[in-house]
This record gives sequence, C-alpha cells and structure tokens, in this order.
Amino acid sequence: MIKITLPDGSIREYEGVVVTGTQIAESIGAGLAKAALAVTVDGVQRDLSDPIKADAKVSIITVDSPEGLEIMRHTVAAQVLARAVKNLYPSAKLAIGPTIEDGFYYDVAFQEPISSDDLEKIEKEMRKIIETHASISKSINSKADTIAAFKERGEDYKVKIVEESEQKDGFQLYAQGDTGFVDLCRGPHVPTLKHIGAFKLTKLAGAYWRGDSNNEMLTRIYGTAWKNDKDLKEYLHRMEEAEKRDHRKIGKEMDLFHMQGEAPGQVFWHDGGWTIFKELEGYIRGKLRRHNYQEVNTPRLINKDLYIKSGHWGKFGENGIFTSNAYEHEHALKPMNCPCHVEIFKNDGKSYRDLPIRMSEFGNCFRQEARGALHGLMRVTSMTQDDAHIFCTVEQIEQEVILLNDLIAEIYAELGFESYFVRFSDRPDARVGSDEIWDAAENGLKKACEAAGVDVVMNPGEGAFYGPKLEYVLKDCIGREWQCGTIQLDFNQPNRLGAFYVDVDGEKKHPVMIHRALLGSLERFIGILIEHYAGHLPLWLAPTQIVVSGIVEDHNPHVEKAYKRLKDAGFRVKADLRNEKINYKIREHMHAKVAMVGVIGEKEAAEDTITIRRLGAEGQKTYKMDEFIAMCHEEVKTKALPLSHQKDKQAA
RNA sequence: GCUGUCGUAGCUCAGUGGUAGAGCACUCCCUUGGUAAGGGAGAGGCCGGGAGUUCAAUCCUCCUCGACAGCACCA
Repeated sequence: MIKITLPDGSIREYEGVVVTGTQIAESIGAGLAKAALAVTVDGVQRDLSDPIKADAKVSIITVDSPEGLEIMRHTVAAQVLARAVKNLYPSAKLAIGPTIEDGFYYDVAFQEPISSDDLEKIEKEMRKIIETHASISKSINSKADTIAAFKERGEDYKVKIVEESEQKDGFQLYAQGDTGFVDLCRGPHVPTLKHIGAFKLTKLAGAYWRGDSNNEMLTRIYGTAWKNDKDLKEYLHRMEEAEKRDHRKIGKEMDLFHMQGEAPGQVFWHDGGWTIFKELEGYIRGKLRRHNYQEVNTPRLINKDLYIKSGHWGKFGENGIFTSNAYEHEHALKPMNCPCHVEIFKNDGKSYRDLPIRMSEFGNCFRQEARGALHGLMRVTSMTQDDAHIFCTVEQIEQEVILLNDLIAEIYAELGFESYFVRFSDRPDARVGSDEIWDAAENGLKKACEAAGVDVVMNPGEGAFYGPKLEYVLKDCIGREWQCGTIQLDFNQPNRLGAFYVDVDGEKKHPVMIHRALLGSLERFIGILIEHYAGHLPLWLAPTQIVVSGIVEDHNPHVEKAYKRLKDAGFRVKADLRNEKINYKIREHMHAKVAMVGVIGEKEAAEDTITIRRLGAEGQKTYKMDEFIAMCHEEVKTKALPLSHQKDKQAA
C-alpha cells in the first residue's frame, strides 16, 4: 500500500508495492491522464513511467504549468529535433540540447555545414516524426553499456559526456518506439510525441563545444515551442514587436546617431542623440553635486607605462588597449579612468581627514573589443563612462556602498526602470593582488550589500582583475542583459600606483578605492533607454519636445510667434512651416517620435491657444498658451514618465 | 576572434552573366487642406573595396572592409 499526497492535500492509497505517475493520473481522471506529461515526486521531476516505491507527495505536470512547458520543449529538442537531424544527416554528431527561455537549442557537429535554408527541411522532418506519435521509453544503463551504445552510433560527444561524468551508473537513455533512436537525458520526457505542441526552429548559429573558445565550434539550432499554435503565434508576434524597439532602428527614425565603417564601434552623435546625451550628463551632474563629488577630466592618450603599473596592460594588453606612438613612447588610448584618478589623488599629500574623496569624470575610454562583440550603442569601442572613484578607508566602505546603491536605485527609478537586478562577481582567474586582499575585498563588499539590503545574484569568477564588483543589469528589447551601473571594490590599484594618505596615527596608508559607474556608459544607457521607451522618451529627454505647425500657410506668422514663445520659455521646439496638409505633418512627426505637435489654426490664433497632439496618445487637446507652457515646465521639472509608461493613460 | 547570413539610390528593399528597378525622402509645379500619406513632374546609383574567371561581372570564385544573429569575450 502506497500513500500519495496530492497538491490539494488529499491522500490517495494504491495497492501494491509500486505505483507510477500514469496510474495516479488515471485514478484522478481520464482528462488528466491524457494531459499528463510527467510527475513531481517529493519535489523531483520524474517520468510518468517511473516507479514510486514509497509514500510521497506527488503532483502531475501538464503543459499548462511552466515546468510542463519546459519538459515539452526539452522533448522537442532532445527527441524530435535530434532525431530529425540524424535522419537527414546521419553523419552528424549530437552534443547537447537543453531548454532555454521560451525554447530550446541543440548543438550538433555537422560534417558539411548547413545553412538557415536547411531549417525548413529539418522542421518538416520534425513534423513527420511527431506524426508517428511514437511513445518514448526509458532504459537505465551502466556507464559501460551507455558508452558502448554511443560508440556504436558514432556519437563521440555523448561518449565524452558519459566518460567524463562523475555519475557511476544509472544513465538514462530515452528511445522512441523501435526507431533505434536514443538520446542520453536526465529527463523527464513527455510520454509520447502526441504531447508535443507548436514549435518553430528560429535560428542557426555557431557555439563552442562546452562553451570554450579553444574547442571546436558546433552548429547550434535554436527553436521555440509552445503548448499550442496560438501561444506560438503570440510569441512570434511579441518578438517582432520587440525588434521594432531596437535602438539602432529607432535611432535612425529619430535621427539620433549613426555609425559607419570608418570608425567601427564609435558613435557619430547627431543633434538629437547628443541632446539626450547632454541631458543625461546634466542630470547626473546634478546628482554629483548633491552627493559631494568633485568632477575632474583626464588625458586620453597616456604613456602605457602607467597601465603597466596599474595592471591593466598585463590583463588586457595589446588585444584590448588601442595604442599610438607619440613622442617616441608607446601610448595607450585610455581603457579606464582609474589610474588617472589615482594620479590626481597622489598629486598632493592626503590626510585621513580628506576621506572619502569622491572623484568623478565623464571619462572617454577606448577599448578594442572583439569584432563580433560590437553591438550598436550597447557595445562600443569608444564610450563615455559616468565614472567615479571613491578613495576611502576600510571603515568607510560600507557606508559608501550603501550610499551608492541608494543613488543607483534612485536614478533608475527616476528614469523609469522598475526592474533590474544586481550581480555579485567575485575573483576571476586572471587577477592582481594576494588572496588575503581578495578575501578582504569580497567580504567587505558582501557585508556592505547586506547592510544596503541589496539582493544579489552570484556570478562567480567574473569580477574585475583588481577587485570584486556589483553589476546593475538592465535588459534590452529582446531580453539580452547589459551591465549598466557597477560598484567595484579595489584594494590593489592604490597600492600598485603608490597612493597614500596619512592616518590619525601618523602612518602612511593606502586608501581603498571604490570604482563606480551609475549609468555605466552613456552610450549603452542611451541604447537601453531608447529600447525601454521605444523612442517615446520622457519630455525632459525628448530631442524635439514640440513641433508647431499651422493648418494653412496663412497661419505661419502665428506659428512663428508661438514657436518663439516656446523657445524663449526654454523648450526644444521647431516650427513646421511647410506647405503640407496637417495629416501629413502629424504622421511624419509621430514617426520621428516628436513628443508633441502643437497646431495653430484660425481658432487658436484668435484665442491665444495651442492644440496639442501627443506622441502615444489618441486625440488632441487645446490649451491656453500660458497654461501649456506651465504644464510643460512642470513635466520637465518632475521628469514625468511618458504616457506609454504611466498607469492611467489619457489623451493630451 | 569563431560559425552562419548579409552589403544595390538618403532610407526600406526588389532584381539580372550583356554597366539597374520600386516605394518613401529630396527638388519644382499644382493644391490652402483641422490631426498618421492630396496630385503631377524631375533629379538621384563606380550594385561596400580589391583581385581573378569570362568576349562580357552588380551577379561566379578568392581576398578584404563593414553589418546582423549566436558563441566566446566584456575593464
């Protein structure tokens, strides 16, 4: 007799010494039995066919739960895609095929390279396989048998995986009916191919075996899978919509910036984009003033000896740092501002009374990124960091980290980012400084995080070469993660570069250095901002805040008057005096994501009003000129979020 | 950097082994129209760069530069 406790707390009893998920599902109801994909037994996912030999808490997994969807996706990858590939390309060797957010992939070594045109062919084969409704069965095998099975099939990668596994026994092989196809898998899988929903292969890309660039590159086939066609369509539509928010596309539509081959990874800022840049910079300057920072500016081209001393050269060397020969010395285009700030710190004697010193710079840095890594504004070779270095004592670290975390949270909230997360990256393999120093730095940062109440996601081995760091991560339109703000603890550089202060006891001591960036790089942050708002920026950031236009040319004198008043009131305003219909102009300016179009017609001219059409709103609204100006001032001052990001949307 | 795809007018894109096409934008003319495209005409391209194959290359091959996706990298 086995007692099974179901999620609702009810207990069912089953005769015999074993029971399976299938039996449990059947005993509950025919509908559930049909829908069941797998079971959770005492918190562990198992196949429906797995014997349950003792009392347990069991829940039946269907495709309606996130777990069920993931199991189904996994089956699409490991059973359907893998088998389709083997059917079409018998010489292909299978590596791994996990699920990812919204889908799955499979890494395959093809003898002949395949192209994205082949995806259609593979998809067709997959549909054929699913049509067979084959049942999936599992066998449990010894290590030796498993290796033998894959050796026989020429699956070199599977052999490697099993050989190098720490697991001694109990390798699960999943087969499809009597097709001869087997795959190694942790499971569980859906019981039959009838349970596969809607799927689509999405893209093809290279990926290194085991994620190591020293290894050979395999072909990764990506796909997405959903419980039905409707969900699949919705997903594809969502992705399409998301891609429209791409900052490179919107940057063009709004005439913000461009990039070109003569300067890879560098930005030609147009007037509009540079307006955003300057506004953000000004906004951050305001924060710096209130938080008692000094602002400095340091050279771009610096004798590389400084970077040898600081440790940068050893870490990034010729591949990461641009160099130039000037005055018979090799110079580096500065990759980071920190050594320069240390030099300012060192320029006169410092006392413990001076600390903390918060030294900021909108520092223009250059980094020779791997070509394939460049990505619009998000990953550039020349960037402007809203950088600062806080020179302080060990005792001051905690307080400073709390202040910084609060400041970043405040800024992200004001800019309309409700969701971001923080990664804690600790010591990397390539680093400077002793383990004792690293222990101290990591513990210091951890303690400070706790004190500041920051929830962190650990990110082992990804710290800076000089110290551990917090990374404030934002996502772009299609969910890619980008590090923006950062707080890094550095016990190394001040020592290497010989920075001292005189402590209360008269002893010379090295200060601790906290590297920090709030937005990260202005370039990347603007990219994120554009995607976050799909170009519908808050009024204070909008490159063009108002375009004023008449209905007919006769109104142009009034339009120019209104234009002048708005301009004198301090707004970024343009007058559209062209001989075009108002529909045409509205359309054009809305496409260019102008925040507001103000229309002056006969009525408005007579009554000293302006009729406003807002970006993202349906209708229009007429205001007294004075009221309109006051309203805009208020909106800029309060940094109000645009309509699309306000809870109660209203027209104008 | 690696794998794959791509590069044609200012933009978005079609196309062919015999030196090229559309829509939008631009210029001019007509139109004076109340909230997402009024009509007409015109101008505009070394088909990313270099080499090769060919009687002939935008098209085929190789190299190179750049872009896109993913991987790796990421101070």
